Amino acid sequence: MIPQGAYRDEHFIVDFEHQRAYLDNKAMVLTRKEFELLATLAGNAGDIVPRDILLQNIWGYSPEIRTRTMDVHIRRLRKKLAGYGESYIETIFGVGYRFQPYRAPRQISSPLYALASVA
Amino acid sequence: MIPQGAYRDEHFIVDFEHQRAYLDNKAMVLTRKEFELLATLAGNAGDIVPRDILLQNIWGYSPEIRTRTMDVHIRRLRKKLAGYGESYIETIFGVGYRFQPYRAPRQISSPLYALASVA
DNA sequence: CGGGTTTTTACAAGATTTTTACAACTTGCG
DNA sequence: CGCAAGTTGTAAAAATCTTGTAAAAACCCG
Repeated sequence: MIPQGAYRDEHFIVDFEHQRAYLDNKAMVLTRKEFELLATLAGNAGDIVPRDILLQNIWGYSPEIRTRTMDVHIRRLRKKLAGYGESYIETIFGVGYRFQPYRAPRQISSPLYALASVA
Repeated sequence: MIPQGAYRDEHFIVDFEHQRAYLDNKAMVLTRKEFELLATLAGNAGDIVPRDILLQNIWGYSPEIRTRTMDVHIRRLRKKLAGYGESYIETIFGVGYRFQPYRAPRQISSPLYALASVA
């Protein structure tokens, strides 16, 4: 589930091997569960990871167990990913979560184009 | 595990070969176990050394043995490293300990370097 | 023996994780 | 639309787990 090597984008790095993550080149302080969760999501960046799977893989819970612990962990991660938090960890309602690689704000070449999307 | 040669920073020196350590140029008085522990940590300065590994390498204990003896030794070392004690030996909760060289650039200076070895 | 060293014991303190209780949000349907 | 059922978000408390510590006991080894 958690791949070898590393995940990396413009602001965020996960070094799976050394169990560390960096945000804008600063080491994040993460607990074990926080790291596992973040690493699992980032390791599957772009793909939805279902709640069932996360609960099974990280907590060893079977799907019928009712708990909010994962949501609490997600919240703490979003907090620690400050600023980018909302855009990195996306909620897929009724399914799970998806880690979205950072996308640089695109330079808009034509002001008309920008206006078009607002209108 | 304990390397040849010496560890050295601005205040602290470990001479692995002669099994001696110096704090601000004064020879420390260390028992054998204390030296082994300190040398192991300093010899891996900057890296986390897991409790399991320390227990195995220094005490020959397997991971499931429950004992506080290592914690007691850590405490004595911190005491003897007076003043610098807290900053030298860092606790990594749930994992182990890490010896941080004096005034080392906070954490890992370049995550990119760390990743190079992974890539 | 005897004195230093090491380990155990028994809690205290601290950190992490989970639960609880409820608020806020999404979605489907009449 | 408007609402009900189900899902996710959140703060705070509780539970659990890990580490720190003092003191005493056990262990060595001359």
